[in-house]
Amino acid sequence: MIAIGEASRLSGVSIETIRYYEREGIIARAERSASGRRAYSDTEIFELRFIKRCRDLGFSLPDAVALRDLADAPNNSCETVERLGRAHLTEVRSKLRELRQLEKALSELVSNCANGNNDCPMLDALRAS
Amino acid sequence: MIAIGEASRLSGVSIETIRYYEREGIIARAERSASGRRAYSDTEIFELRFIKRCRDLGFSLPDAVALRDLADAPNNSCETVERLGRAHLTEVRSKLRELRQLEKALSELVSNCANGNNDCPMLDALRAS
DNA sequence: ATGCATCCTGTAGTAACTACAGAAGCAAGT
DNA sequence: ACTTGCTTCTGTAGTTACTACAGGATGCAT
Repeated sequence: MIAIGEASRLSGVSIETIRYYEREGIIARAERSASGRRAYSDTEIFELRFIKRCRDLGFSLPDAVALRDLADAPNNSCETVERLGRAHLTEVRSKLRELRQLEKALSELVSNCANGNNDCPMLDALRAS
Repeated sequence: MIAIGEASRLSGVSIETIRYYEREGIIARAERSASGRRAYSDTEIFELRFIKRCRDLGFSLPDAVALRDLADAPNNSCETVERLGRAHLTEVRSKLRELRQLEKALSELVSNCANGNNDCPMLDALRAS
């Protein structure tokens, strides 16, 4: 059995976050030692890592939970997984488009600054009606 | 004088958000009518729009406030504005890099799904140690 | 016995809003 | 005058996914 600090190191999920997941019912309540300390099995470390990987890919916590449940389901759940993945990909691409436009607008604004004149082109742009 | 609903329409900032800005001291407390309703002048609409524009460019609220203060300052503040702009641009570009990687990883994962076989490549990838 | 690291629970804070509830005001039509 | 319906008011709580304590208990090595 593994204590929470080691579980954190093994899974990459911070101690506070592991406790938070337990509080919120994202993961099951961990076993406790005689003195009340949490104890984790390999399976639970695995689960934490799975959730971590989903989160790193930008899935929301509810999505991560859904994926974990699908991964645990005995039946074939590939279609649902694909649907979740594609939906998320759509979101990511839309965010990407936004961010690209933003980068363009900002870099234009800032590049105009490099002329050391008296008025500020960037402030003017922000002021513009 | 303009009521809050009209101010919202003119500035693109929602009513609740305008009240929130006032509560938080982002903008000055608006004048009140005899019956206690907020009343806005053109200048205040302008200010709301300025802040809205900053927010749309992804500046934080504190940054937006700083930019507004710089815009109101009589002295030439172009350098400070440029510094804020460049710092923000750096953040945006770093976020953009992250999101591009994410898009790549996700689209690879999802594209593997299109083979209609029995096991799920995406779940396998999420499971992978 | 003494440190020191680790752990516990419980609470509050983060960013920037958003969403009510419950009451009051305003404007138009009858 | 009265009703209907829209707008506004204050105040509070909820959102996402954590993070950061405070104050105290436990475990382990010296």
